[in-house]
Amino acid sequence: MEMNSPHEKAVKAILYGHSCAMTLKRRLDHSKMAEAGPVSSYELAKSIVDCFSNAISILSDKPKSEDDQFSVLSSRDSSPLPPPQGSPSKKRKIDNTNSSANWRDDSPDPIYFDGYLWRKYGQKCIKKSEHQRSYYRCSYNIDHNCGARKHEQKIKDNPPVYRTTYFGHHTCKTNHNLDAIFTSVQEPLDDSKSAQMIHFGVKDLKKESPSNGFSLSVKHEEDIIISEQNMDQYRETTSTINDQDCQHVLSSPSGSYPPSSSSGSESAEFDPDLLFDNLDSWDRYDQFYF
DNA sequence: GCAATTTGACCCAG
DNA sequence: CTGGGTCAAATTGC
Repeated sequence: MEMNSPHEKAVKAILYGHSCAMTLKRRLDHSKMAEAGPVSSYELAKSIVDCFSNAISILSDKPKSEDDQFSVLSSRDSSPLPPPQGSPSKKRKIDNTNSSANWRDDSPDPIYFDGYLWRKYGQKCIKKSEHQRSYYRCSYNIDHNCGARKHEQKIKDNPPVYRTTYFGHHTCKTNHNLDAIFTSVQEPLDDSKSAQMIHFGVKDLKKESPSNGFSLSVKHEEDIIISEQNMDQYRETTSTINDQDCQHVLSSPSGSYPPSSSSGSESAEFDPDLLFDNLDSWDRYDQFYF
């Protein structure tokens, strides 16, 4: 892999995002550190989101081999590509060609939250599968003429595997939803309990509906706990998927990762100067230690 | 009453 | 004709 290739930049972005996440985790583990340091927790969280978004953009924009057609890195799409459809009045003129399926995500659980708000618009029995497929489009489909869609279907029972396939690109404002969500992270974390968790600011976005297997359902009570255990589970999950490059990065137990022990000093790993608004300059990741 | 979901009908490519 | 994707009226939930 040549230096500074788009793919390498994407890998660096992901690794940088991981580092930000670890930094944030440590802060949240020690509530007094919640707003310590030169960069706020909100900026950290936003940086993480941006890193992953841009990495996905890079990976999904580059020409792919057949096996690399789908990425399983994440569920965020911020590629600023033109909207796929021009006139929504007529039925089904959306380009459903080969290039419209951007990536897919196989998960043992339905995806609770992937950074965007989705509205379900259909559900169908699929011939070869015993499970129904659910169809979602971006909630900002009308407001922002956003053509992003996704399908979700349970493709395996034991263990359960939910496959989410993403189509099109979000033309709604990047991080539109995440900004709202992470707003609460900025709030002072004086409560010792909340310091252990990230509270998503969207209150009861939706009620969970296990019947169809998916719903955008981040409940206030069901806080997302960032822990090493979760990271390990994620690595395990992703390690079974066929994107070898991603597997190399994500499933590596320790080799590709900086040591995640609590002994490391935060400043040694996290360089606040690397937080920047213009995320086009990925070369700045070269300054990072990896 | 409004907004989101459900579900049968409709559309269309193969 | 068939299967998959979408529409839109009906239903549900807040």
